[in-house]
Amino acid sequence: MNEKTRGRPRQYDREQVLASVLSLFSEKGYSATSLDDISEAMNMSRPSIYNAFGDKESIYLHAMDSFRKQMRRAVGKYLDSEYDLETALMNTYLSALKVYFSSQPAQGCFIFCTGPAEVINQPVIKEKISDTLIEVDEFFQALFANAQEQGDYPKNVDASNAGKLAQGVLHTIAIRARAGESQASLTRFIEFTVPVLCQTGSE
Amino acid sequence: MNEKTRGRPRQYDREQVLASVLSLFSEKGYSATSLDDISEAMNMSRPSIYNAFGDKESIYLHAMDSFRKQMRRAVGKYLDSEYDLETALMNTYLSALKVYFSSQPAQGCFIFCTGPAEVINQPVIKEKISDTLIEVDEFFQALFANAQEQGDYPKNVDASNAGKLAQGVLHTIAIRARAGESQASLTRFIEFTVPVLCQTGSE
DNA sequence: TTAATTTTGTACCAGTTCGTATAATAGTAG
DNA sequence: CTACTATTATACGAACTGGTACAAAATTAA
Repeated sequence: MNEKTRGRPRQYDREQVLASVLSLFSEKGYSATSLDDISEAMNMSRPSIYNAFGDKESIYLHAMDSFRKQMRRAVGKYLDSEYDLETALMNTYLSALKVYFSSQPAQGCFIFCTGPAEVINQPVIKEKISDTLIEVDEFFQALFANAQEQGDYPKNVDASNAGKLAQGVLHTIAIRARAGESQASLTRFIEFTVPVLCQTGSE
Repeated sequence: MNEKTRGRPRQYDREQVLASVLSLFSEKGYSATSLDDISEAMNMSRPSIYNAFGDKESIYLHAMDSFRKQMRRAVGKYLDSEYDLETALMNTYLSALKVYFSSQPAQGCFIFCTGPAEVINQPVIKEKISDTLIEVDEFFQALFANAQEQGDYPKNVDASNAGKLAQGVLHTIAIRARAGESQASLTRFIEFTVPVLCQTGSE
């Protein structure tokens, strides 16, 4: 890459401006964010933005992809079988919490806190959220399936629904973080929850 | 009530127009809904709306209250101790699903699907969501505490966190419904989940 | 140099936004 | 019938909305 191309060289860094607009959308949501806001956050003129990322909806979709990539980088490693189920779940949730609280005030999950509002009238966003749900379900399902193979989780339990419940925990801590619950309180919550998910509860 | 008052009589029914605007906000979210939309849905002129419910944010808050009332009517009865824990949870989730799928396409939970997007820049909405979280947590916590008194749930388990997890299930089915998952699939999910929550899982 | 190519900056558009000033309307009180 | 009161309808305005036409700028290719 970095081959010399014809034409005026672009002055922006793609990853960098995507991070800016992700942060902006995460704060204000899709509809409350104007192209002027975006232009200012990206430090790019509106025609440049349109040329680079398309219209507003398309920019939002790019931000969603960017956020998903960030989360994959944060928790992808816990799929490796060196972690037992309880550790993998715990680390996944703690990593998510770190992202959800990475700005002040905490903004929770960009996708599941700002996306659902737009779903009914924006089929493309609905599709992307649905796609995200599936990917995350599969991530957690794989955790439970791996544990089943290693005798770490009962084989007669439906790993698919167990994975869905595990993602549900992610949804609730995302909403709660954004609504103002403290990181400490949510950490205690997942410390309670992980053993329940693993069927190693206190009894 | 219905006492004769001075002045021109109002032509609208408060409950009815609140139901209309709730449905509208639920579809489009807060920011994407304009006062013109609201005016049309309520069949009221803008000054009348302003006089009756205040500004846009205030209308949204009224809609949130209206939705909470609706949910209380739907599930409040399951607090009565005639239901055992598993039945109470199951009925609560089934009733919620009914609300979440009451329009086509399914819109999920009005509060938790459209509210979080606005939270960062609208402190009053944040406060209302936080308040809702607390009320629902207390509802579920009471379910577990009642079960503990009746020997239906282990007494050494933290009923408060159990209640939070139970509300988490509500959050995830709300998001999933709005993202397009079917009512049948979500029903299967809660059939899996309720025994896990009750610690009566398949092992 | 000259042409080709790509990005950037200025300026603009028509439509929409939320909110309100003003006046008409429809009832009650005396 | 006249005053009083509350609701409704019309109309407006200043700011903002998403998107784009157009020309200037900055680079490479020949």
